[in-house]
Amino acid sequence: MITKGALPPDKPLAWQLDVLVAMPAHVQLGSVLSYASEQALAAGSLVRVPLGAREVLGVVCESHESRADVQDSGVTLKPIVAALDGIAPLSAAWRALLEFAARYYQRSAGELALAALPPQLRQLDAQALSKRMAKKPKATQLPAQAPVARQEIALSEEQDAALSAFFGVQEQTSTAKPALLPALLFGSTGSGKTEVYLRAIERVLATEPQAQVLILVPEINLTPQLQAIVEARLGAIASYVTLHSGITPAQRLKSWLTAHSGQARIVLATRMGVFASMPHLRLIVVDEEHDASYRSQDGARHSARDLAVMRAKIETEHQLPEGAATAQPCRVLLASATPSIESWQAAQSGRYQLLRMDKRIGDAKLPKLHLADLRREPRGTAFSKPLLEALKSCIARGEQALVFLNRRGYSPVLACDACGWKCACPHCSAYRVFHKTDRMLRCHHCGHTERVPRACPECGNIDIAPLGRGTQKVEEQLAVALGDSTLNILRIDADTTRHKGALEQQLAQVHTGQVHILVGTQMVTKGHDFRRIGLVAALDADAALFSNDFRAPERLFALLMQAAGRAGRDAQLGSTQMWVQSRYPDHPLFKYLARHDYVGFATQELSARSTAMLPPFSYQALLRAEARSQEAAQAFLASAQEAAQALLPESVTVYPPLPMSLQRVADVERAQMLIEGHLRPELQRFLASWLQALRQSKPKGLIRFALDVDPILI
DNA sequence: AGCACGCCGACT
DNA sequence: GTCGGCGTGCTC
Repeated sequence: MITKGALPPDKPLAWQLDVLVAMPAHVQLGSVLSYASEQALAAGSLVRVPLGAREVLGVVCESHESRADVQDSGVTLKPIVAALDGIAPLSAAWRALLEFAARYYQRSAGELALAALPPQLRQLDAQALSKRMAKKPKATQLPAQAPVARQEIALSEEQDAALSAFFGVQEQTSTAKPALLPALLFGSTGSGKTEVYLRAIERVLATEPQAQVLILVPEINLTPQLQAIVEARLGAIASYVTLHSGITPAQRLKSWLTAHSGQARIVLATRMGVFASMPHLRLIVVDEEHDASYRSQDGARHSARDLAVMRAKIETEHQLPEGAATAQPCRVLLASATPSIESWQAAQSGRYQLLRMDKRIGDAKLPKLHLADLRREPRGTAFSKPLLEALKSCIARGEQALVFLNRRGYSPVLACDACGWKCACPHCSAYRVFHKTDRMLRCHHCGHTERVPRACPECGNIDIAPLGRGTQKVEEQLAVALGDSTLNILRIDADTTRHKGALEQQLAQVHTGQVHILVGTQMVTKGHDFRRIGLVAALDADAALFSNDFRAPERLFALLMQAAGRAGRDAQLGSTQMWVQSRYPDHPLFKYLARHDYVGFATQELSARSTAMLPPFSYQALLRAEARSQEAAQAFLASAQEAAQALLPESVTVYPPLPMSLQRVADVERAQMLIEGHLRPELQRFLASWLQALRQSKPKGLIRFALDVDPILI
């Protein structure tokens, strides 16, 4: 081992710093590396350190005094490059959260910690930082005028009860360790959940001059309205920032630093916000807690909702030991009209506090469910006769209609009538979707795009026909089916909202009332406050009814309930309607939907899951493998299964490897294997030792493997 | 994960 | 003759 750079004789590198760096768990070395330093640094301090050929950001986890700069192992410690002392160390609670997340999701702590910091911070070198700090002194941009006295709208009895119950829990437990439960605010659409949590936030901000609040939402971009409400209501009380992937890297760094310094007291964020550094965090609100977007799908897979619950617990534990008299706990509030089955079960068993609001504010009524039986229509019918009639009379009444279909593009597959050719993607086991607007075949999985062939590439036949339909085709066919070409039909989906500001502009069009029918993917069902929609129609609900994913009914039910909630948000409208087209109108799910009966649905789901020992009555993990060939992917999983036998506790079962339902994406073959256990600690221990064994060697031919703990898509 | 080092095909 | 493909190997 050769020492790089002589040690300065006058400044002895008398300290050894253990530093977290971004290294994945599969490297033998681990993600805590030791460096030499002139001085000790507090845990949580940010440092720049040499790592191989590059220089990276690291987080100090410990400093020890050391006589020698050479460890027992004979490794020569490199000195740190710089300490970013303009930035306060990350709090102990923050570090504990990342430690927990790394352990729970079986990732390295360094990888997770560094991924949780804004990308721009990781690139910041010492000079850039000092420059940044130099120009920093700028007063907070709090509005100069006193907070506008809000017209005090009285809370409903239910809202009031929910709010006092939420804050009341702590007073009841007078013992040294207050048992603060996470709260599940379960309120039907229109019951005024948002108002309840806004009040809760105001109250928390008022109790302590420094208190900070974190609001998590599924997708900020999709709900500009919520952002406006938060800005108008809370922005007047305290400075707030947003944190999501839609803002520029520079803004993101700025927001992060403002939250980290305590200056921003409100952070409105998407799932990445759960790791925001907030030294005085006292409340976390998770809005639409059932939403699948809280589950990160890329990189370190974790559930921001679950971590929010854990974070509140950790923050509280770190607050309370010192000066328990003044210390404030960190609360967490999960809100939904259709809670995840897991959260509902937690509330039923008493692990969460249930705050229930059943009544709709004002006189707004829930829409009446109409099921259109597609078996009575010719095969391939897009719009059943009764739905068309209902749409006509809805428009005749001067109301708007919302039609949604969870598939964008014109048609999901093109096929040749003569030889049976279909427009498969050459790189994926999927068809490319026909987009009529630009006459392209686009693969929604790998992005491969090609012009539509003039004739069948196999047999030369000119008649290649679009099969099935997407939102583009619905848009085109609606006017024809309704026999009125003067209708103003607007389509909103990922294709029409690609450009910045497009969604807002399109929503504004809907709000002015010039649009008769709004066609869209499930994107339009999320949280928008449409005032004049009298009819909502789901064109095709059947795919989810018989999915092999046990969570599909739960997602469908939530989606349809949420869609129904888009109708009748204005009491002016008389009776509103929800239409669902199905070939299985007798399916029990629709029975609950017709009664707007989440509780009935959840009770039935829970009992089914209990019988089948599915989550939340058991815990799952998926081991996924990717390779150039399906055989190689499965061979790896088979060997992993073999390796598991020696480590397997009785409570854990490993199922045989299977190809993933989307077997090939971008020329990569994928396979997976399910692991199930009914004792979480035993499952966790098994996974940790199993992965350690698997990481020793990755066979040739395998591209990568990853473990997904608590997967939500099977 | 990055990033370097290292050994074999189509271009100035 | 060089630019560049990605295979293996290391990072305190």
